[in-house]
Amino acid sequence: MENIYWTIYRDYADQIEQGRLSPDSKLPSENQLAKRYGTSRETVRKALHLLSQNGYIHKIKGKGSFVLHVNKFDFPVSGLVSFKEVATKSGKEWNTDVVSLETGKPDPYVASQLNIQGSEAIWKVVRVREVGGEKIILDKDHFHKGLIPPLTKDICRESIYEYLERSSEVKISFAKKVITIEGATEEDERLLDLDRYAMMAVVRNYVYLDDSTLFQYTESRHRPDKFRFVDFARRY
Amino acid sequence: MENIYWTIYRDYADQIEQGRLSPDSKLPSENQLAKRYGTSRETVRKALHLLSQNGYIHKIKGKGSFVLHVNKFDFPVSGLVSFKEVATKSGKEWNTDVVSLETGKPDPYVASQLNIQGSEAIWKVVRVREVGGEKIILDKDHFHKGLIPPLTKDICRESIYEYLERSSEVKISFAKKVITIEGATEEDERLLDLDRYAMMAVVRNYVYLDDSTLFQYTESRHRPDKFRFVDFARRY
DNA sequence: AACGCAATCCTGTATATACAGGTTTACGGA
DNA sequence: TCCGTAAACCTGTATATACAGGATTGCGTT
Repeated sequence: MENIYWTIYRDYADQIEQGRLSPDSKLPSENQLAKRYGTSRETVRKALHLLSQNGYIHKIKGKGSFVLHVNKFDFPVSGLVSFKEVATKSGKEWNTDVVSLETGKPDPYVASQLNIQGSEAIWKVVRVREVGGEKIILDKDHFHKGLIPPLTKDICRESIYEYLERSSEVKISFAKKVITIEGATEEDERLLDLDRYAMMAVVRNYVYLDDSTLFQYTESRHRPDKFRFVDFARRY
Repeated sequence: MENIYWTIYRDYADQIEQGRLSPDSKLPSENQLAKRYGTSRETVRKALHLLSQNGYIHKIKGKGSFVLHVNKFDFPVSGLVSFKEVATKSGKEWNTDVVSLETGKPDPYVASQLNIQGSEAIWKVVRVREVGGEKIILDKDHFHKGLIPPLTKDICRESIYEYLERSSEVKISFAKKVITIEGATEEDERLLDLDRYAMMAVVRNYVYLDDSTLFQYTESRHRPDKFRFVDFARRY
């Protein structure tokens, strides 16, 4: 909250997400906002640019900034946010079951994904995500052990992201997601309520720290009928 | 190419995509770039910010800007670019078969997706995308007829995007993609080489113009084994 | 040789100003 | 009343300046 442009961004992002600003309504002009927040126009523009990039508003030259039609449950659109945040916003009942939490040596595949030597220790967390009473998502997290504070089952049941953000030793900077569709494994069938589904939506998530070192590799396996991914992109 | 920050952005985006700048290498400092391009530091910062947002570089406070490890075939990451651009970059042989091109009234589902009255005319294009000799993608495009110049089969075989961008009557501004996994339809089986696959990766693409009117709705149906979607996201 | 501190270079944030060009409003002449 | 033009307001781009704070370099003292 220290940065001016960030508080302006959060102000309007929150208002739009909560529906307190209706779609198509017009935001105050940049000059008006600058006066209202007691800052300069350039700072306001920084905040509006962020809102625009993230699909909250649309700016039209000569006219102003307008709230986009936003499906609340689509948020975050292609973001970095955790399962807990998304599940909480959706309003459905959800639950996380920590299947296993251990440290050890990575198998060769994970070691290659994490760009590390096979001798370095990692945290390995397996979690089952339950939504509406059905076990739908299987998350397999792998963390560089040396880079993060120690994990417990309780933390994994809540949100590892929140924990890491709070224990400000690590700063998450960016992430790359690769979505593919693959056959269900024996593990998927054992741990999830798969019904008759034979394929899974697989999201491989590569998370990087502020110094651009890869510190987390996650495989998130979703039952296909419950999978939905939203992406917002802008042409400059 | 008129905007200074845009030329700087393109300069470095191209260099990185083509591998002429190797990963982890350091870009010149903002002040150096400002001198080199004969512009101000703020303008350089605009270009670097764009590069950062789109996953080309990573900036570290006090150190500089560094080229990220980028898989050439992952580009564009969550972009708006057309099949032709992606297929051409991948280097594989590709082909587009225009199954049908017609104007008419939309069916109720498409009308609701396009936010229009059932009485307004639309263009309807169905295309099969062939990659490596296999029919893999089924694209069903729907355009507001009144908003775009007339289409021909030749244009559809190449790139509708390129055509629309050149015939500068319309300006594409942003797009929303929704990815889901659904059962294959009789139409999928008839038009594509589905092998044994019973499910499809479905990308619904909503494309908006500069004045934020929705003018295109596209359903892109991919054979699951060939589907791959990459997303890059940044924590601010 | 080792340590500590200052100088220097780097990016991040904020402010003020200027002009271009799109959009709307209002006024005045026909 | 109608039309056109000018004024006012809007966002887009570009420049110059200032200071905070992280990272690095190098010098000088111990």
